[in-house]
Amino acid sequence: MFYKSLIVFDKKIDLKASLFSGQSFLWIIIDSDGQYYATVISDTVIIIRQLSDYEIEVMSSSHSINGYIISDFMYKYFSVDVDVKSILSDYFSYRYPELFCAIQGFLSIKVLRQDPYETLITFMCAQGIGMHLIRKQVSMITQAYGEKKSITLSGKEIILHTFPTPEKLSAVDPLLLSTCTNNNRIRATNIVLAAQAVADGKIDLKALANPAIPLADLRNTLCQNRGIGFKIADCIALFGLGRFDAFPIDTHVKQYLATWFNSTTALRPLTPARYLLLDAEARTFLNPELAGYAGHILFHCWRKEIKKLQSF
DNA sequence: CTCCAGGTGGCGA
DNA sequence: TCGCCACATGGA
Repeated sequence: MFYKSLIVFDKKIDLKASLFSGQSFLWIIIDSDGQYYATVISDTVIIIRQLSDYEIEVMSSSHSINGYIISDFMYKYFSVDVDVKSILSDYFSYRYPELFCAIQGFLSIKVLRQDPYETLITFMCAQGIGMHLIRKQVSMITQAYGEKKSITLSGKEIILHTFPTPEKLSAVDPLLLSTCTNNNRIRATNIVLAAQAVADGKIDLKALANPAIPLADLRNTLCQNRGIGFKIADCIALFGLGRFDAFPIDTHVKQYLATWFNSTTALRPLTPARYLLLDAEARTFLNPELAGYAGHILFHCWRKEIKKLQSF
């Protein structure tokens, strides 16, 4: 039933941290040891396990995804092509030696190249609430409106759900959907509108994936939609459109910019104007081409080492 | 009980 | 433009 393959990377990856750090809520832990993770990508069920720092084992219900063979897809999905060493320049290690030391343990986290549409919807669920509730919302949306997939591993049956298509979500009554969005009707309405826009082609994610589009233009285009501000737009760009230059600024990033980089701007309330100011500030000490990738590393170092948060 | 969590949009000054 | 508030829930 499953196609099994061993995938060897030339760059170290931390599977669990990567899968659960990049807003990739559709990955779930399916065994008590926390070794196997499962999801559905484009109708293909994926089960994955880390064998070593450089190897993963993949079991999939199809030998390919979107025309790519599994190993090629995974290589791209985990952005193994990105050289993490180039993310933080020599200047950075010289300027912030203690911080550079602290983030060493987080360099094996990968920013995934996830599906743009799924990223768009899931990040619309992430507004001013905890990670636990965000995951819950996405999980409920897939269970209520996604396609059911059943798999068997070691004799145990596991139920997974695909992410509902734009067409499916756009036809849902917002009041009904709000039971999946923390009872927030505004958010539910915005999600339905966004799904409609994707279905109609008003949001053309294929076109927006063009890397030649300036980041500011991309952000402004995404912000035309209700429920998407600068932060969510940057998240869609970073995690869904492979724009590693996009630097989302949330409450945690704001905190570490103030503490680690002495930004006085970050001490004040985050208005749109200050968002852009902080964005520009960050690019003075991070490689602008990979600012978002670096930000993701710093983000998780801040949460784990300073805030002592358990969940990814 | 209060505060905060991967924010956004409406409002008045 | 800026500050304040509603939106909503749950964990610390």
